[in-house]
Amino acid sequence: MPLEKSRASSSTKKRVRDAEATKLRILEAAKKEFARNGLEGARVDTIALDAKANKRMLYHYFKSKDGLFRTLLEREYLNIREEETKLNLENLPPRTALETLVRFTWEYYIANPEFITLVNSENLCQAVHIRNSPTLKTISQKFIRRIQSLLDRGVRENIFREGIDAAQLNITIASINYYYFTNRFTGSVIFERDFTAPEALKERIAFNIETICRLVCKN
Amino acid sequence: MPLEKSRASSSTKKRVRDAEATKLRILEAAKKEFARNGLEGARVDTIALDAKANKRMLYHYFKSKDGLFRTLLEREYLNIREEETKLNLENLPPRTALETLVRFTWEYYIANPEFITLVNSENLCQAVHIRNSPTLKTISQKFIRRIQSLLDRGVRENIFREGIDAAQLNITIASINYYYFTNRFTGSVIFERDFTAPEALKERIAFNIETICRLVCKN
DNA sequence: AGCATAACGCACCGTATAGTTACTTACACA
DNA sequence: TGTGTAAGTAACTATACGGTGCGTTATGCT
Repeated sequence: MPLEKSRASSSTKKRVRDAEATKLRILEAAKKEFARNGLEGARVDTIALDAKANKRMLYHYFKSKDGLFRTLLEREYLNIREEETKLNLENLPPRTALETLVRFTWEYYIANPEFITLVNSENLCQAVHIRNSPTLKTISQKFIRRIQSLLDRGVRENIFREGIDAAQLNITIASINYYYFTNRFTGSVIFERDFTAPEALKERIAFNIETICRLVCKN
Repeated sequence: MPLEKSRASSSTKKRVRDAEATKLRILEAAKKEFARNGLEGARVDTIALDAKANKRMLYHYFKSKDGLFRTLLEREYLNIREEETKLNLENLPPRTALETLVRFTWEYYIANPEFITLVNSENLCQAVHIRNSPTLKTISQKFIRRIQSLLDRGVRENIFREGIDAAQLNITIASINYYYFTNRFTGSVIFERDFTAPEALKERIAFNIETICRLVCKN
C-alpha cells in the first residue's frame, strides 16, 4: 500500500457525496476566516482545510474568493433580517417594541460577532460585492418600512415624537451597538476597561436603550 | 553615458538628503495606502513608490510593515486629540461645548477619512500595534478627564443630567459619527441614498447633535 | 580637504497565494 | 446493471509579496 487513497483503505470514514453539506461547511469556514482576517487577509487554503473540503470545490461552487465572500455576505444579511422579523414588533406596544429592537441588535452582534467584521470588510472595498444585489435591496426596503410603521404607530399613540426619520433612527441604533463591538480592542486601550466584561456589557446596553428612548419618546 | 546616475546627469533634479522629509512622505503615502486597502491589503511597494522613496528606506526608518503602521497610527491618534484640545471646551457654556464636541468629531472624520479606516484595521488585528503604547494611554486619560469635567460643570450649572459616564458618552458620540462614515457604502445600498450628498450630511449631523443633547441635557 | 556617518538605491530571495489542470469516484436513473 | 454527470482530489503554476544584502552618494564636522 504505497499511497493511501483517502477513503478507500481507512476504517470508519464513510465519506458521502453531499453538495449542500459541503457548500455549507465551506461557508461556515469562510465566515470564520473572513471575520478573523478580513477579505485580503483570509486564506482560501485555510478555508478549504477548515471546511474539510478541497480547494477545488470552493472554486467549483463559488467561482472565486470574492464570489465566496459575496454569497456569504448576502446570507448573513438575510439571516439578521429574518431573525429580526421574528420579534413581531408590530404586536408590541411602541415603547416596548423600540426597546426590543435595540436589545435585539445588541444581542445579535454578541451572538454573531462575525457579522460586524464581514460588514467592515465589505465597506473597505466600497461594497462591490453587494452593490447590485436585488435581494439585499428588497429585504432592506421591507425592514425600513417596518421601522417606519412602528414610528408612525408610536406617534399616533402619542408616545413617540413626530418627524423622526426611520433611516436616521436605524443608523443610530446600529451605530451605538455596532461601534462598541467593532472598536472594542482600541476601546479597551483608550478607556482602560474590558469592553467584554459582563458588567461592562450590562452597563452599555442600558445606556444604549436610554439613548434611543430619550431620542424617540416624548418627555 | 551608459548608466544614468539619478541626480548627476539630469537637469534640474537636485535631490537633497532630508531624513525627516522622507519619513513624512512615507507616512503620508502609508496613510493613503493603508486606508484604501487595509493592513493586509496595503502593499509596501506601492507606499514606497507613492512616497518617491526607496523601499529600503521604508524598512530603514520603520523596521517593518507593522512598524510603519504602528508609527502612523500613533501619530493619527495624537493628531485628533491635539485638534480637539484646540476647541477650548472648558471656556464654552456646557451645552455649546457639547455641541461643539459632536460637530468637531463629525468634521474631523470628514476632513480625515483615513482615520476611521486605520482604526478599523487596528481593531481587526485586536489592537496589537497600540496595545502597549504609553503615549496613547496618557493622551486618552487626559481626553476623558476633559469630558468628565465638562459633564460635571454642566451638572453644577443645572444644564446636564446627573450620573452620565464620560466614557459611555464618548463612545456614543464617536459611534453615531464614525458608523455613518465607515458604513457609508453598505449604507448607501441598504438605505438607497447617497450618504455623502451635502443634504444627507447636513441632515445627519443635525440628527446626531439632537441625539446627544437629548441624552445629556435636562428637559 | 578629508572623513565618518547617515541617506539612499538596485537587484535579488524565499515563500505564500489565488487559481488551475487533469484526474478519480460516487450516485441517480435508465 | 450500466452509464452520464456531478462530487471530490492531489499536484502544480505563475506571480506577487515582504523583506534584505550590499554597494553608492551626500552632508556635517574637524
